[in-house]
This record gives sequence, C-alpha cells and structure tokens, in this order.
Amino acid sequence: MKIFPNLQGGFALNSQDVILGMLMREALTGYQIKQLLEEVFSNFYSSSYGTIYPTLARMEKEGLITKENVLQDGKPNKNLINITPKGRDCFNAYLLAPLEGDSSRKSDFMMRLYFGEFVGYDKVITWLRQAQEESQKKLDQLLGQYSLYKDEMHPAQIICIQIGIEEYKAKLATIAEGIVNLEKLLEEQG
Amino acid sequence: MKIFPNLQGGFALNSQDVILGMLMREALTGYQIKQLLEEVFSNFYSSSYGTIYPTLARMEKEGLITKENVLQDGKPNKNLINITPKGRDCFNAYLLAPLEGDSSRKSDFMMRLYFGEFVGYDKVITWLRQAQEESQKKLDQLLGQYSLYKDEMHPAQIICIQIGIEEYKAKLATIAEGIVNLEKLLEEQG
DNA sequence: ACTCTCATGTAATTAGTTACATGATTAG
DNA sequence: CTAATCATGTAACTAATTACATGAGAGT
Repeated sequence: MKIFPNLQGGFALNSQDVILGMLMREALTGYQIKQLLEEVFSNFYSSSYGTIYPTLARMEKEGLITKENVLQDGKPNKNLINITPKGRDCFNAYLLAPLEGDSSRKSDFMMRLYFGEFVGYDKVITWLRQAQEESQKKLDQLLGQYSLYKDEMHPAQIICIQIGIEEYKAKLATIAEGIVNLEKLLEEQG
Repeated sequence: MKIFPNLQGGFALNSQDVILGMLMREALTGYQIKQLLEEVFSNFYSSSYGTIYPTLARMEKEGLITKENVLQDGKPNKNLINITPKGRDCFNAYLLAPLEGDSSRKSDFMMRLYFGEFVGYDKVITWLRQAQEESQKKLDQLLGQYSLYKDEMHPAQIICIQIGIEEYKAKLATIAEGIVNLEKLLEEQG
C-alpha cells in the first residue's frame, strides 16, 4: 500500500522536472546537466551525480528520455540524453500543476547569526565576512550570466535572474551595515 | 564500516543543533519547538513533528537533554525538555565548527520563472502574483517580529532579521517591476 | 609528476516528509 | 456540533548526499 501516491509525475519540484526542463531546448549529457546546475541553476536548485545518474536511468525506463551513445575522440564516450514526446508532456504537466510555496531554505549562516548571543562579536563578524564573500561570488556569477545572455533571454528568465541579483545586493548591503555596527560595539567594549 | 563518520555531533546544520540552540535559553516542549520553527525560524530552517520527536528521543538517549513530565489541567500532559551540560557543550561545538556555505535553496517559483518560455505571459504573471503574496506574508512576519522584540534582541539577531527583511523587500520590488513589464508585453501582443 | 577536465556510474547511509493515530478542552 | 488548540508520537516511504570506483588526455 502506497502512502505517497505521487511517485513520479508527482507534484513537488524534484530533479526529474529540472532535468526535463533542461532537455526541452537541447540534448545534454549527465555531465552537462551537472554543469548547468552549478553554473546557471545554483541559485534555486542543486543536485549531485549520485542523484542525476540514477534519475536518468529511471527516466529512461519510464520512456521520458532516450540515451544515444556518442563516440568521441580524445575524450570518453558520452550518453547524449534526448527528451521524448512523453517527457515533454510530463514537463508541461509540471508547469500546469499548482505552484508550491518556497521550500525551506536552510541556512547555517542565518542560524548562527540568530544564536549570536552565545559567541563574541568577533566571531559574529567572522561569520558575516565569510557570508559576504560567498554572497559576492554568487552575485558576480548572476551579473556575469545577465550581461552575457540578456539579449537572448526570455523576459521571465530575466526576471528570475534580476530577483537573484537584487536579493544578493540587499543581503550584501545589510551584512556590510551589520559589520560596521558590530565593529563599533567591539570598540566601545574594549 | 562507516561512510559518514559524522553521525552526530557532526558538522552539518541539522535539527539537533537547532533544537539545542532553542533550549539554551529555556526549557521547551516538542510542540513549542515546532511553533518556534514556524514563527521565528521559518526564514532559515524548517522541520516537522516526524523529525522533531524522533530527534528528541535520540538526544535523550545520548544525554544531551532530559525530559520532565509536567501534568497540566485542562490540557494534555507535556514533556518539558531541558538541555544538559553535555548538550550545551555539543551546541558550543557546533558554533565553533566551520561555517557551511549556504545550502541550496530549492525554489519552485524561481525554477518556473526560468522555464517561463514554455508558457504564456499570463501564466508567468499568475506565478509572480502568487510569489508576491507569499513574500509579502513572510515580510510582514519578519517586520512584526522586529517591531515586537527589537529592544530585547542581541545585535547579531537584529542583523539576522534585517537581512531577511531587506531580501524580501528586494524580491517584492523586483517582482512588481517584472509584472509591470510583462503586462506591457501582453498588451503589445494584443 | 601532478592536477584538471571530461565522463559515467554504484553503494552505504542519512535525513527528512507525509500521513496516520489518539484524545481532551475551549471557543464560536 | 464543529473547528481549533494543545500535545505526543510512529510507520512507510522518498530523496538526497558522500564517498568510492574507473580511466583517458591535456596542460604546466
């Protein structure tokens, strides 16, 4: 007896939907899918090889994709993944399904900030600086994407990237302000 | 042979650390822990009863907490959870461990925006409006928290909430702008 | 010599969600 | 009489991560 009746073709955002979306435009390899996840989707999704390859195997069995073995020279052979008509239907069904509320973003950084009372200001400042560096990298990545591709991007895609950019800018500004305030407090103390 | 040697007292942010942090100030019940997660931690963590109670049971076995049964009248009995000295050590070890990079925020909304080319502008606008509503609620929740407790909050805690507030403001502004642009495009189309 | 990129995959393990199960009291 | 709040827990199942395993070619 199934407790979760929505095995696949289910309603929650999962790696299968993301992969199908990527394949809508062009055939890709598992390796390329992973690269795209890191380079362009990392702001709102992530997945490892340990998820990607087993998912692709299952999707092939279900007839959502086909694998085409391509011999290369100088490089290992690759399996080029093509989406099938059934796969396209499945992706369109995902797009028509009700939008889910944003799933919980778990942030170690924010958690520690919240518990900042249990460490010294200096430690909190260290965390803030680390988050600052990380956020700056993410922002640069998004800005790079935007300037490179904005002319060929769909309006919805542009909004997606802009949301990321503006969120990181806001985060960075608030972190910078926080560092200044904490440094002032540190000085007053000692 | 263990593949993951960091069973507990591990390095990744998990429900155990969050629960210990909550108990540092005062004893709580499992029910109250869930409420706090929804009301104050929801911006950077979430957990269900199906995680909380089994985690508490394991933590008791490991001596990180103790349960104190309290009889109430008119209400069901409750198990008040107290943190032990070992539990405090464990939480401090978490705070000293290296800060993790922000774990992947998986967002159905952002994913759909990115694949907006496969649906009409009207559908994208619907998604934007839904996200707008949801983000506004989250923002209001944070603003409420801030105005209620800002005088008793630690500076680090204030920064934590401000980051959330500014992120949501930025998101809302960008969504609003996006809706205007898409509506213009819809009109032009006819 | 070493490291990076390309390339595909499996095994062990963890952590989590959803749905179920129970039941008293209070407020509308 | 119906729904919400208070309160604790379990069983079935899903989804994912990490680490391992393999191997060729290119650049420094």
